[in-house]
Amino acid sequence: MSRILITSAIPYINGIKHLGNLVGSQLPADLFARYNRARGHEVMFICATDEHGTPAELAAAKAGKPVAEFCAEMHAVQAQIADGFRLSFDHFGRSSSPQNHKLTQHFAGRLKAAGLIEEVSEKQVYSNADGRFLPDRYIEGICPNCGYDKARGDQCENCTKQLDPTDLIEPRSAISGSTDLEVRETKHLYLRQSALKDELDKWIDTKTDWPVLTTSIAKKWLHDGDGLQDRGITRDLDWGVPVKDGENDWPGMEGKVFYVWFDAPIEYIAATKEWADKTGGDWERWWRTDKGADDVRYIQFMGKDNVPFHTLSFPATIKGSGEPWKLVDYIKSFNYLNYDGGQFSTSQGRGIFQDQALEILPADYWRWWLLSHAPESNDSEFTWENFQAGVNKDLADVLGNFVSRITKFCRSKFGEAVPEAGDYGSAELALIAELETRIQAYVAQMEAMEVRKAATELRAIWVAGNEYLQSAAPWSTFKEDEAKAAAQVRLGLNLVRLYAVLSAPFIPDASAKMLSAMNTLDTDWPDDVSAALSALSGGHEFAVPDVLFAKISDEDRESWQDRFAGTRD
RNA sequence: GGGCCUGUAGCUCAAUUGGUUAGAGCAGAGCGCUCAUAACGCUUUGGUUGCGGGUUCAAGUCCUGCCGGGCCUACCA
Repeated sequence: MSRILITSAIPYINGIKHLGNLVGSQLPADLFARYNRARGHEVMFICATDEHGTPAELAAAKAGKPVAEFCAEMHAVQAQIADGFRLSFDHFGRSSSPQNHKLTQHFAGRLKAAGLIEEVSEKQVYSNADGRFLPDRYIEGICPNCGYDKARGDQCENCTKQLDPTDLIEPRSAISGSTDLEVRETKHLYLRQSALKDELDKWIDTKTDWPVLTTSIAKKWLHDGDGLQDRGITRDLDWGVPVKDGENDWPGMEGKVFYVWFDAPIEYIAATKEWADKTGGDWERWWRTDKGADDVRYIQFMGKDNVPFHTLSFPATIKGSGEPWKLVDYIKSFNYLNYDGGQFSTSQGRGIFQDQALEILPADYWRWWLLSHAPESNDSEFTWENFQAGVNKDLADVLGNFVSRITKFCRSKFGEAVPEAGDYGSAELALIAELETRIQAYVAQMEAMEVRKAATELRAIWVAGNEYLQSAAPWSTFKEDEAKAAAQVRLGLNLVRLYAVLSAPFIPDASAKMLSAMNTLDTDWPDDVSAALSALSGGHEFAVPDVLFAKISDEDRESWQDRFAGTRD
């Protein structure tokens, strides 16, 4: 048994996330957490909401609520949705927690003491009407290059030219439209990532087993142009972690907060402390290598947009602190899931949102399809036809129907108890041998976090049950040799339990239903397949379950296609 | 503009990292079965691996040039 720390990239608080967010981090992380628990490892699975920053303030203002209240409500909504998808976090924290405030300030203090913080005076655009400094992309105006009138302060979307806000003609606030803007001097803290460049570079070089997607993004940032740049870690906002030097005030930084990308990853640690404060557990044995975390394996899951922060900024924070914090061992990153030929988009309301998905179908349908199509090597594509076909075939026909046919056949010939006559013969031994090979392959893919390949192996394991039933044909055997048919059915019923155990990381609800129907609490991993297929012995009572997976009809598919064709609201 | 990823059967994806005749699932066709959610099983039709050059005994894989798709580009998070 080993200890495994798993974190999923923390979703931003601003609104309900779409399915792309789910498949890019939380869902595969949950798959891996459930798998490792099933293998008997001690797992700490952490996620949280990322609550600070300008968009949260604006969304709260739009909703007419104080930002703290807005975030608390949205956190509850996201927690409920996560629960709906059966995400098995040990703790779902909040980056606005007091624990994170304290820890973020602590790290800042350590980095300052190590000489890794620089104070920089810079000029930024201030909007008098909005009463705030504006991030570059919240300033709009006419592009000096192409004349497009909705160019943003960081880039013109029309001609893709990189811009400075001061380049814009007739600049205005994207928030209020006000043109009452001025350039003000303001002081900010920069994390001197450049001073840690060589150390980070060497560290990344040792990670030869990481996905190319992860290391190539890190390398790009390390080597592009002048190399890794220092990064501003503070903002002129009200909502966030107040800038402090550990416990002490930071002269000259009054009224400023840390930038979300400084405090958000620290929340992984703080959320574990939130968990500890709630449960009385020990968080330091997961995070402090001087307090037991040296034998922890730490794995992060995230979409590709988050890679620079996790490969560079956060490690810079950890390393720069000079304290023995646990560093990530493996970063599993994902590409994007597209929706019918374009991107899912939270801001544009395009695609299927998590709450809507749960309204129309149970979690397992989404979990199975999304995981078996996880965008690992490339961006992948959601289409309703694909979704319908995949779910109907894999879940309803292959797995669901298998459970249905064996339990119903047994009920009609032997009643609702495992028949005890007969012994397993050569056909059964052959199946056991095949399953041993396939389960080994499944385990190998799960250990390697090859999500799609693991799904393929699992499906092949389900198919093996149908193949066996077809060739054993207990409905024929029964007419000549009742004892032989009994043994065949007994094996089939044991397969249901085996499938429940193996499939639980992907489809936990169906797995629970299968176990419940088989009237067993035995969820031991089938290290010994032969023994596992004798777990339910003669006389053990069971119940024929309801249909595990109803099929998606063409009418359903078409109506959902229509409903989700446009944008939300 | 720069960097990275990518293009394989109608669709979604593989291919042990340069090694026999490029494989699966779905969809299509045929046969079988009747326990089952008209479900299952078996067989089978589909590919000049985007296009052109090159290296090599050997290229889907490496190099190069085109063409297409995607992401990132540091103040969205």
